[in-house]
Amino acid sequence: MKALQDQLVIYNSLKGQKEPFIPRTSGKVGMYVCGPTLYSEPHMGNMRTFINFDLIYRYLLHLGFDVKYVRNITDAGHITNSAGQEVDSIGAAAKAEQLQSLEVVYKYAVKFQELQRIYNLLPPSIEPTATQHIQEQIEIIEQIIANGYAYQVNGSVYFDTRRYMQDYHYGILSGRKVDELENETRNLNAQDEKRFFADFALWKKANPADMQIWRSPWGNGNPGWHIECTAMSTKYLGKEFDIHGGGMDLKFPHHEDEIAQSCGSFGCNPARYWMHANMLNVNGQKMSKSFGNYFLPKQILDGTTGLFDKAYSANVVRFFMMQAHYRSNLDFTQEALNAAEKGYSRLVEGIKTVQNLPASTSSFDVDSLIGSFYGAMNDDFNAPILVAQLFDAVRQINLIKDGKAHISADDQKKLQEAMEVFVYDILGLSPESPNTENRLTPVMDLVLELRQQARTNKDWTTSDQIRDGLAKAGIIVKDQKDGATWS
RNA sequence: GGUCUCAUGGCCGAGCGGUUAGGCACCGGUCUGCAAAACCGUCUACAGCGGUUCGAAUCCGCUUGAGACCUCCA
Repeated sequence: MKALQDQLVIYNSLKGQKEPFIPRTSGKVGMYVCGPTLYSEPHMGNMRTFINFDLIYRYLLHLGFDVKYVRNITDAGHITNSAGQEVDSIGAAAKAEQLQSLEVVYKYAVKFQELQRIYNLLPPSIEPTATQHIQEQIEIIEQIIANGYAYQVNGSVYFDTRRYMQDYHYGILSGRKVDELENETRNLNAQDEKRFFADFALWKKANPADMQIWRSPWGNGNPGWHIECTAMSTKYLGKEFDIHGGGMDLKFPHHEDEIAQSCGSFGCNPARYWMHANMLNVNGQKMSKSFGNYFLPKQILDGTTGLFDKAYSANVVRFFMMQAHYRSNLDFTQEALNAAEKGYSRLVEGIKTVQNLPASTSSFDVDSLIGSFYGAMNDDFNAPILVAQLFDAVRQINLIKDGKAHISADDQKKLQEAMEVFVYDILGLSPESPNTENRLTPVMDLVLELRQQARTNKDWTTSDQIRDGLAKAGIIVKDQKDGATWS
């Protein structure tokens, strides 16, 4: 596995190019991914990011890396809106639902856990929350102040971007140039406390209406939005670690500011590799709460999104996402989902078929095919290429079944194992369960047996009557060479 | 308004200078009492206009269109 580890190439947003992945400590990976803000149930677009990083996590594990995967939960809601005013999204949701802030967070944390199970996400090594790390955040802010990169005003603390720019490169990740930013920023009002428009809050003085307030050396208040990630990544992974991930929309300002905070306090960029997952689109536009074009992960399972006329399983949704690269936009459409549903079923059937192939001598290069699986994933986790290679394997498997190709017993075993590993362990899919009632099974066995008798007697009227009647009940009979099946 | 990204066959999507990616749909075939299902095969597209090159979807320029970020966002 070490040889395969050495072949892994990752696209580093910090450099804007693919680079060989060299962990700080050989064989070990520290990975931090920005998790959800739990003021509402995560929508499908949010889930795409987590599913993509789950894929990355799974593949790193498969390569034998000892991975420490930290994904935070934002449960302190202070953020700044366009007018420079503080908005407590969690507090607002709490008021709307007449709940206390942590009650809101807990409610959605439970839902998020459930979604992770449904969509087959491996649990991270740890999911720390912002409110449990207020002290750590305060300590880092103190360090930034001590280093001269922050100042306090009226019980609030701001990051001193101009001072920082004398020593470091603000914009190293996002490519933004602060001098240009100033003229381009649309709203320049309500920033009286800041010395400079690009300064951002590290600590905000409490507002009497706030539902969550903490003590600090600067008085009662709330941590700024960006500092929690710096505090938690540092605590669990150290001042420098390997991979920092998150959605593309967090690149600026959130991740840029994280880098500034780490440099401002510890003098180093926290992560060597920055990875950004792209957005999920609906009708060509980013799915988001504010656009209102979002739906919930459970709605697609229930068929209640209002966008599609049927339901899709979590496996199909996940497989659909695996057919697009994590750095690409992905359009959610019914036709594409239907394609994924059929394609996935074909893939799973192929894996079942490979288990019972006649042994012979191989008519194609199985090692090379399996090597292409690794080649795809080692190239910046290119799951769509992997899927294409898997379908190549399925085609070969079906040809063998039809006697048009051959495989040796050894190769059969290798191929079966590789396909199961890549589809189930790495892509994180699972065989679709028929999900039928146990009581129905013997009944259907009986019905199909009766129909088979009718067919044997060439009583097509009766046999078709049974088939059509079942179809009306939503049960499709499939006549196969060795008997009929139903679904 | 600024910065950046993207435009691939009916749909979704790989692709990073030279080989038909792949899935679905369509069409043809195998199988079948018929149908469905399943399987096999076919379908050679790269927004437009120029340029570089022996060779461009792939590099450069312009035009058109779409999106992201600049404000909470995965």
